[in-house]
Amino acid sequence: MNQAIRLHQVASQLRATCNKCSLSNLCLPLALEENELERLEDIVLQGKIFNRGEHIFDQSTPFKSCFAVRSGSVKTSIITEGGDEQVTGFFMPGELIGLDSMATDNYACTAKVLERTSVCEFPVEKLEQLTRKLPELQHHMYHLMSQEIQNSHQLAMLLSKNTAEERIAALLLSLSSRFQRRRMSPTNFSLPMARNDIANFLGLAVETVSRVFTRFQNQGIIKARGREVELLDVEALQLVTRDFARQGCR
Amino acid sequence: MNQAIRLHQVASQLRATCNKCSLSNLCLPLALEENELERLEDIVLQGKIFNRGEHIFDQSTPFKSCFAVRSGSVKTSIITEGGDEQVTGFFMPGELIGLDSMATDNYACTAKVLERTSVCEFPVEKLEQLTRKLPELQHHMYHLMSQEIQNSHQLAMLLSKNTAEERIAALLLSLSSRFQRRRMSPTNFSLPMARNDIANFLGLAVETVSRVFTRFQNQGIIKARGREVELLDVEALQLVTRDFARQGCR
DNA sequence: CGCCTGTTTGACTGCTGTCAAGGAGCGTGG
DNA sequence: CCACGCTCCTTGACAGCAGTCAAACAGGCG
Repeated sequence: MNQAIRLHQVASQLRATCNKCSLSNLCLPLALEENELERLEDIVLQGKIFNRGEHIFDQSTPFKSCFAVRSGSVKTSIITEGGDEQVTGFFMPGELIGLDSMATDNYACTAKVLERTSVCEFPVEKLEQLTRKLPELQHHMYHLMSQEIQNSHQLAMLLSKNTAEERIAALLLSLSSRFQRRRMSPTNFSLPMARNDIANFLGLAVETVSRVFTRFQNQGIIKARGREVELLDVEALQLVTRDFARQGCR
Repeated sequence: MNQAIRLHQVASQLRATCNKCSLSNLCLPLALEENELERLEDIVLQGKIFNRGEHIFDQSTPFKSCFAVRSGSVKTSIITEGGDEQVTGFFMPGELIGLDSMATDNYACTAKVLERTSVCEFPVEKLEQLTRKLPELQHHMYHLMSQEIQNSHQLAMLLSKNTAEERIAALLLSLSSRFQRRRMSPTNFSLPMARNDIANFLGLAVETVSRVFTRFQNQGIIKARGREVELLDVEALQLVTRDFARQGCR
């Protein structure tokens, strides 16, 4: 078989699947009609696979695309000149990465895959062009970016005002609601990230995270064995977070 | 004089001034050509004045517009159900407020004026329409929102990793560079916000802010009398903010 | 002058970071 | 199959930065 033909077949398989994607109700297609979807499918590069630990991009990469997580999970972080890392977010299927980089030539953060992960790539140049033609898509982009700002403010709030217990409770609840959005169990899930990443994200020491987990466990609020977590008493967790009952941190 | 005529005169005075505005190199007009500017001027409501302590909007207000600060300064904060306040930002002339609210029906925060302040209002509905027609303006909007996300991540980083001294040094340097952008003295300025707001913004207690100010003063790094601040040793301040990163990689 | 708000200073407590060591899980190789 | 090394996680002891409480001070304004 001729290679050109084979490539063409692969391309058609990859394309025209946004409308069949189980995440279309979370991702960019959310706002689009059937015929508009096809335009989006024209510009997306679907199904890139990364293995655990690989980088989708890092701060030295010229900014070119946003990425939607299809399966797996991603950690974004800023690496300072001194080599310090600050985790800025965890991204699960249906969520969009790279919105923080549209103001700079290079990516503003480094995106590292926490497990075998599949992503869809949206070249921004084409995306910008398309948003001009599809008002709903433009509106959705503004919506997503605005949401990202809000999330980040919620995180700042968590970091500046809340105790270790409150921060971790908030993260667990955020993850819970995000699993629920994907029709998975909101009380029984596996953490995609290491304690170290949780600690970094929440501005705590690893040891503190570990201690809070065992404290919650002793209080019968959660059950944790390694990365497997079961939320036994969601209301208790919400009580811990007080004002933070909302999904807010990522 | 007939009232309709008078109103019309006022309207023409208010309009067609973006290109004469001293802040056009910071604000939305930044990306626009002469003829495009006129389109922007068509939708902007210029010169709204607020007195110290007044709200431009708050979290119970339906989201309708973004606002550019023309003179004065603004504090945005999130008020939780419990009545807690978290300051999310300080906005100076040329900066745009409300980008965090485009994902929700109501404003995502409360914008309070710190001094007598003049703002320009951009109704988002019209702004969205206009961005579809002016690619440069759309790009600029994405740019600004992205910048806002980055700023917020930087803040989160500051809150999660840095000491009180480092946070305050960083804030002083940020203010300094923002005054400089406006062709004002970068070393001699007046803080628009109270110690309380600084503390809240940086996740500290008022007392701590006060103590750090006096410590910096005793070290000869700054001179502060009330809200009047003079940066005596900018390099020392930069050193304070960087020291932590150095220590971190030991 | 007195009131109110904002700022400063001091004494003390405590949460959380740091240091140190040990345990658990897992893939590799003998 | 076990030993080994590696990474990740847990637990304990201790110290320090920053929060809390309390009080005095300063400045603006009627």
